[in-house]
Amino acid sequence: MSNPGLLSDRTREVVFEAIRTTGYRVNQAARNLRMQRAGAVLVLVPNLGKPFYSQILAGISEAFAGSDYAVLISDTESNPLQEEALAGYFLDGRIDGVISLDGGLPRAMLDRCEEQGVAGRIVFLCEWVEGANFPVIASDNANGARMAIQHLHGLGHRRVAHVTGPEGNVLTTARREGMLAERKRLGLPARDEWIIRGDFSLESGRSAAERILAMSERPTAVFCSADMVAFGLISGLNAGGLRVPEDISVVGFDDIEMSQYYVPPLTTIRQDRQRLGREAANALMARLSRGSVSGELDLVPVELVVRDSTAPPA
Amino acid sequence: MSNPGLLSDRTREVVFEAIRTTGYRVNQAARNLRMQRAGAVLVLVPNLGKPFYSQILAGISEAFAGSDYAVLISDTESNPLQEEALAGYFLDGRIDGVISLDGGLPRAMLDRCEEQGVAGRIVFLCEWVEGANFPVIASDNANGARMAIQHLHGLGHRRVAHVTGPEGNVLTTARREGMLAERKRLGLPARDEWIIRGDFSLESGRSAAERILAMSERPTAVFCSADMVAFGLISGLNAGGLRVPEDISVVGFDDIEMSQYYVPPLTTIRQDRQRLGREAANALMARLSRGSVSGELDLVPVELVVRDSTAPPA
DNA sequence: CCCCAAGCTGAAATCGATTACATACTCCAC
DNA sequence: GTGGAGTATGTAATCGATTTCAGCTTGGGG
Repeated sequence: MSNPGLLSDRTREVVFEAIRTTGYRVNQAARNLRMQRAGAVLVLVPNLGKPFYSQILAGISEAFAGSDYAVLISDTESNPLQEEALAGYFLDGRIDGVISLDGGLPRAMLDRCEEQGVAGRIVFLCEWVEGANFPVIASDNANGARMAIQHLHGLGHRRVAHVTGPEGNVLTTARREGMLAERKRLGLPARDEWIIRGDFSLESGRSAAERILAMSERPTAVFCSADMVAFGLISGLNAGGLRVPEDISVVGFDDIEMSQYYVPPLTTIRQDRQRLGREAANALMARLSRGSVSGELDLVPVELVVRDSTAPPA
Repeated sequence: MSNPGLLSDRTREVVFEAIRTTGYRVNQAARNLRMQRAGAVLVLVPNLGKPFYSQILAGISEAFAGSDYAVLISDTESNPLQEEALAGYFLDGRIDGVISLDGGLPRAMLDRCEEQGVAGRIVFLCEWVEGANFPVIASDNANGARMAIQHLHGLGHRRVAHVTGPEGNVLTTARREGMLAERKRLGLPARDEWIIRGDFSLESGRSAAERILAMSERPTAVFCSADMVAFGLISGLNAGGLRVPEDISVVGFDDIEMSQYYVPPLTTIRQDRQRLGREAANALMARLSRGSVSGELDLVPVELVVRDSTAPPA
């Protein structure tokens, strides 16, 4: 059965017939034990509650559906891992590989994996850990930021603000630096207060709105580090009497499904979440079977989606 | 090790010390093989992309975190199961139990499980299959609908419309019947066109808006079968020149996180998603360990959350 | 002094698939 | 008739934990 090609046609038929009549099924636990594998991969998600991740997970599950790997999903926010836990899962024979959407894993956790020789079975998706040498599949964040600023500049905006992600997050850096570089390149004015600290959440968008409403010199456009931030921001600006896009333009990042149904529909940078998930899954499977070693970076292109939350400044 | 109480204190200490120094870890595949279990439960989600499910999953994962069950998640929309697949997973020793959030599983699939004697390891969550005898953990949908109508009635609305879920879905029925019963009880007028077929999606909310805009006798309030529908509806009403809540009030169902940040913040019926997930997980674990058999129904209370999308009629 | 319980040690079977190897048998070519 | 593919069949070891059983040592009570 493990190698049907070895048998003659007649015997193979007999075997299959026997399988059919007896209702034989391969027992996974036995196979896994003998083959020294777990038959499962673990996906680490920072927060399952964020709609951004759901489609990525769908892409991952889909890619693994044909394989004989089961997909385990763990929310690192609601169920944080102990430092030794990840390497432990490998050692226990619970998992064969990991896709981490969480770039905030402690270094010590990864070092443990390194020590135990399982570091080669980990890939990062969307986020990554600075300085650690793992394969990364991620969107072209810097380019996305660039496209957002170019779009606003093209509409005539000069005073452009940015609501960042949480400090210490690699995406925060990539998007902020991309934004700053492009603003400089285009010769747009810069003010410190126009860079507003956020954390990818609705709530942080809301409080960014309050900051903006209180400014003496308000920006005419805001580039948000995530769609959720943009929603919170628009909601807060509305509460403060500012209309989007008439009084102020807003650009998001991600293009989650809600974005086209928000009021107003959101101009944003689309990440191809399905593809991100798929590529990460394939990269991990390749590593697990071929045992490749290089820690390459796979940049997935992003796309500007223009909707109604941006307009020329008043 | 499997029963430390049998040993004397001294010996137990020696054993633990040996475990520590040798770095011994229990191999899961071996344990699972010997104990004839899979060490995993499967969660069937209709669509991982819907934000409604994410927090439920978080609740489930959390509840299983302490146990030695791994949580597998499968999206039944993007990866539909073959009819024999579910029973097959049990037979293969891949899973010990199932939590299904999908009430649309084919009867034949469940019959297969019945035949194989694994039906007792399945619980339904939120949705269920009409007529099949499985334990169900669900929100009190009928009561939620009742509360929504009462709220609108209390504001002075009489012409109340409803955007349903997809035909054939048990939640659609529960919420629609609850709505109809309460409308009747309060003596509110009824028109066929005020019951608009939807499918829980943003898109269906949008097209419901078009229907409403075209009506000669428009409702002054709409009760939507899901928050996502409400968002699509509001977005569509806005596009057609109607303002919410000034011209028309809207109530949702679910209270997903976005609801409090929408424009306007949405009045809705809150489902306690964390708790739903937790209770389902506990119910399944109880069945797996104690092997209980009854197919009881566990109704989780819902709550009216009043925000800004509802107001007295003009 | 014997017996028994409590505790310990050691050996073995079991779960079910994979893998290897040794032994046959058939058929054909030389 | 012998050698060698090509194919079949049978036996056994292995993965690592669980579980059972038999036999051993103690110490204390009768």
